[in-house]
Amino acid sequence: MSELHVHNSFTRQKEKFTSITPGYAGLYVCGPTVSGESHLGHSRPYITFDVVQRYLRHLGYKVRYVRNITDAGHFEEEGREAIDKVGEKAKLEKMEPMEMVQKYTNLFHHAFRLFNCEDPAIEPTATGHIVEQINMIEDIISKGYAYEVNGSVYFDVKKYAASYPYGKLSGRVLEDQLETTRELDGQDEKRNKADFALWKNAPPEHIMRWKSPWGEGFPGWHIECSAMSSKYLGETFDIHGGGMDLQFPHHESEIAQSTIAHGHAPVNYWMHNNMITINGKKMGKSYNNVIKLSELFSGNHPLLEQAYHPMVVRFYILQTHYRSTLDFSNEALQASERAFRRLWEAYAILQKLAHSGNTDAEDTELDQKVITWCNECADFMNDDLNTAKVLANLFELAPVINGMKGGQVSIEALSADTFALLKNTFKTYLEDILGMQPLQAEQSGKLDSVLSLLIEIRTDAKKRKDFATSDQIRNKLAETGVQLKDEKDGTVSYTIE
RNA sequence: GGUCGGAUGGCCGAGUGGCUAGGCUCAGCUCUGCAAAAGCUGCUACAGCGGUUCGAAUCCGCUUUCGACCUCCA
Repeated sequence: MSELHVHNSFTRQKEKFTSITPGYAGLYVCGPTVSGESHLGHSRPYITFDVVQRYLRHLGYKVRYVRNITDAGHFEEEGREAIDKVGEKAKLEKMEPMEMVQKYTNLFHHAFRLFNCEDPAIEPTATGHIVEQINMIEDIISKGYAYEVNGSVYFDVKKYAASYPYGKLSGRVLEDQLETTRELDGQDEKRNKADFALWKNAPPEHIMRWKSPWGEGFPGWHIECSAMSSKYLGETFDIHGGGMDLQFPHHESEIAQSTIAHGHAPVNYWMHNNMITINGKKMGKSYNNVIKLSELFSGNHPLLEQAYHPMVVRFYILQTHYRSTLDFSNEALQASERAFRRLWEAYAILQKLAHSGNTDAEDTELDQKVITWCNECADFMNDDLNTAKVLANLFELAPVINGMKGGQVSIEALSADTFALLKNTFKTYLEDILGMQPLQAEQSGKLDSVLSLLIEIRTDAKKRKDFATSDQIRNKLAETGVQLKDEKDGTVSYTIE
């Protein structure tokens, strides 16, 4: 595939991607609700769409990536509700929503920078767009598709479904929704059970509240994304992303609201990532099986055998296609860690290799294979972002690179052009598009010189065949996490864990 | 209950009607003072039962089984 195709959840088909404005792409991704700490499951969408965003830019699009922060609504923080149940509490004893929102927003940003996810161009907050949300609700009411009851406003789904394909995105049948027996908040106020809130009246004790034409209240969950995406990306934009679990009701509701407000569907391509599971079950708050990111990075969780570096997690996620479920296990993460170390080491070696400039390949068969492996990466990305296949090809190339270092393969086996292509492919795909970084930061010069000294002493010992001393140095260093390697050419290299 | 999606080798995971990804593990070999790393070689799977086809893991049907959504959820 020479052009980007993506799986559109709305049509359930792979479609060629064509942006609305040539050269520009608008991407909206549902961001975090900052009432708690992010967990492993959350890493999937933000890493997935970070790659989407990077790839679009690689293709030459100027991308506006918008990802919201949900900081309004009916909040709880680990059992602490955003409702002051005891009215007499002193100010500092009460939960201050802004304090909680700030705390978890900071944690979120910190974690995803460790994942090397690029910051969105715009990261709008729901509380910062109350006016836009109210305007949109008024618009929907004026068009006759929403109604007010006791200070709350609901969207009239039944009326909408009469003229529009409600349920298409999530494969839902309205009749089923109307018959649901669930007891939901505000159910008796709604004309139909399938109706959803655009605005909720705030009871007196509710802390988060804003003035509106319908009294004091707070916005419904779905309206923020519609209001903010249209504000920053336009009434119709290119790609809307998020987890599969948001298809219904969140995204379905977004489509309905925006369709009424703007007269047409809001999004051209809906993309949904699949879930991360643990023991076969979705990792989620309500299942009580989450591993928080801070726990994952520190290894401090009963289910974790060790700490996992953010890059290992990123690699592990990208080794699987984004629309497949991905099951967590220590074994899988550990396999990813080894694999990633090996791949990155090959990349590091490649950067140090230099080609003589020969225009002819000494091994045309290998040369051709390398060209194919490199060029296929673009096809794989274009085929609905098949990062798993891209990585597979990079792994095909790793033995070629390692062989060049080990002497099993001549660098001139490849033509100068192919060698340049090889270098460029690794840089472009591994670093720029998949967004991978080395596991350890650059070492300090001081550590470097200390190790050089030890290596020198050890080399002397080896010359005298004093293997007891040389092995002692190597073993003691290994205990502290520094692995010495005697290279073929007599030099010594090291890696630090 | 309704809707949808899976079931791939020891493990994780791509994938397509025929040319049998990739990673990790494991075994053997090469290199090496010994290691480590690296290279080479080996391990050949697609839940079950039918059907379509010259040919199916890949298409169709049924069965078993797991999961997601239907409520806040990435």
